[in-house]
This record gives sequence, C-alpha cells and structure tokens, in this order.
Amino acid sequence: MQRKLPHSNLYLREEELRRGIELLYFAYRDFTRDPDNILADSSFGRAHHRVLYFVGRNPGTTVSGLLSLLRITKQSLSRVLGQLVDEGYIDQVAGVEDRRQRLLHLTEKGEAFEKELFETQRQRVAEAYKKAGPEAVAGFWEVLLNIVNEEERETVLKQIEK
Amino acid sequence: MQRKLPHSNLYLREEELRRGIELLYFAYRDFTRDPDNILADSSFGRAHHRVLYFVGRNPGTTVSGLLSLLRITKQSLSRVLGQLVDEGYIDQVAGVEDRRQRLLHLTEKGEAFEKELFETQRQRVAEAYKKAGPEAVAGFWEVLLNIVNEEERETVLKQIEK
DNA sequence: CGATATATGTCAGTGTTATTGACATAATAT
DNA sequence: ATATTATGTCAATAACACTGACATATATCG
Repeated sequence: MQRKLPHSNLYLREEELRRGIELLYFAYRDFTRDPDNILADSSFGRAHHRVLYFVGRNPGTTVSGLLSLLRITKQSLSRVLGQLVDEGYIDQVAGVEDRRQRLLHLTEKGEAFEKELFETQRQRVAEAYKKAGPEAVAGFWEVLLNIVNEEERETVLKQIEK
Repeated sequence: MQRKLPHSNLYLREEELRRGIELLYFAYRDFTRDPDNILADSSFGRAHHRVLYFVGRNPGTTVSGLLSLLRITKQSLSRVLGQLVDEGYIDQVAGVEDRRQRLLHLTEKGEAFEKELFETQRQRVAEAYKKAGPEAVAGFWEVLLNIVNEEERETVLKQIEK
C-alpha cells in the first residue's frame, strides 16, 4: 500500500515553511547582535540605530516620512529622535516649502556613528552573500520582498532601489 | 577617462548590502505582525510565542535546551515559561534519567494555540515561496543560514533539519 | 561518604522599546 | 475664518530583556 506524500510541491511542505520561519528568527537575532553590542556602550539602543540608519539613507526626510516607513507611533519616535537631536547626531531644518516640517539629516557625528554600526552588519551580510553566491542572493531578496506586507511592498521597493 | 566601477562583484556593493539589511528589517517586521495581532488579544506576547513554537518543535526539550537555543537568560525565560505552564499551555515532566530536568511538552491547548499562530506565518511564507519559486527559496535559506553566527550554525542546522 | 557541579527556580532592581490617549502649537489649505 | 496637517509633549502602561544574588534538589566525582 502506497503512502501519499505530504505535498506535491516539495518546497511548500510544512517542514520547508518552518525552516524559513526558523532561519528568519535565528538570522535576525544574530544580525542585530553586532550593532546591539556597540550600542550597549552608548546611551542608545536599537531604536536609535534604526532612526540613524533610515535618516542616513533618506537625507531630508520628515518626521512623518520616518513614521510611515518604520510604522511606529509618533510618541515612540519622538523620544528616540529627540535624544539623537539633543546629542548632536541628527540635525533638524525647517522645510522651505512647508515650514511646519522638520527635515532630518545626519550630522558628521551621526554619519560617523552610523558608519560604525553599519560596518558590522556590512561585514556579516557581505560574508553571507559571498558564501552563497549571486543567484542565492537574488532569491534571498525575492523571498524577503514577498514576505513584506503587500500594501507595504511599494514603499519598501522605493526604499531599497534608492 | 574611464570611471572605475564601485566594485567588480556587483552583488557585493554597498547598495546591495543595504538592500539585504533593509529587506531583512521590513520582512521581519511584517512577519511578526500577524502573530502579534493574535497575541494582543491574549495575555501573552511575542516571547511566549517563541517558547510555544520551539517547545512544539522540540517536544521533551529541557529548560536549558531552550535557553541555549533562544539565547536568552534564565530569568527572562522563567517568567514567560511560568505563565505558559500556569495557564495550561505547556506541561513539565520530571526527567526519567535526570530528575532535576523538566521536560517540556505542549498540552492540547498549547498545540491548538501554536497552530493558530503558526497558521498566519505559514500562509505568509507559503505565499512568498510560491511567488518566488523553489530556486529563490533555496537561495533564501542559504543566505539566511550564512547570516547566522558561525558558532551557532550547527545548532541552527540541527534545528531546521529536524 | 562528602564535596562539587548541574538544572532549575525565584527575588529584586533596572533599562529599552513600544503602546494609547489627550492636548498644544504653528503653519498650511480651503 | 475654519479646518487640516506636521510636529511636539505629558502621563500612564506593558512587554521584554538584563544583572546579580540566592535557594533547592539531584547528580557526579574522588
């Protein structure tokens, strides 16, 4: 008597789905560890890193721009951003067209710190890319993008193709 | 006069490294959103989900097994695990060979809840896999595994090949 | 047997990130 | 003039994780 296979599409069996879930957990955990270690010696945390990162990547972005990119609340961002501004890592400039806006830029100090934090992740990701090769990397991007919420996918695409 | 390209390995330029970093952030953010929404109606949070998940995947595991898999402290786990045991989602049985050990298992209630939480992520990941195709999925696994700390890679491999 | 190590549990304090809700101000748009 | 938008701020709360210290039961080693 023949046993039925769990699923015809082998890469869609529960086993393969759990593998993705677990790898995502472990990779993300280790991916954040390096910058977290550096941050531990500062007065900042992971949230500050994210703000530094995305302000660095989107110079001149506004508070609401950050809010919709990061999907956190204004009150959460406010504390973190306020500290970064107070300590001279981020500059706020009133917008020219709309003077209610605060256009955000990294200061030199902010750029230097972002660079230091980025360097640890750059090395880790570059190493992983190198080991896996360009085709694997393309698949990596493809799957990750499809894991992102459909409504967010356009925003994310705009961000990563900058 | 010819301009030198930023890097000969096109997939290793800063742009491509930042793409991976950003996709990892956005994908992880959305990947945790579905279970978080379900958990919001319970007295549990993301940490409880992780414990449910890994106990479900490793029935009979011990407290220290979980600790070294999740890389959190005993005190952190204690609160979360204690609540799950108190509310009847996880059973503890004294080990037969070593009676100091507490072997952990999901109860029926725990299994049902884990299943409900898993289902949301299963759908998201299955959808992403389907859209990207098997080769992309293989690349996705490969890169993620290489992002994991080298010292942890064996533990992770053991886990995902279960 | 006695000393040491291991597995687990617990208490107390702290820090970071995030949330909700309410309210305030300045500038822009209708 | 009024409404909306962009930003800021105050207060309270919750989840998660950490460190350090100490306790108990069991196992193992000499």
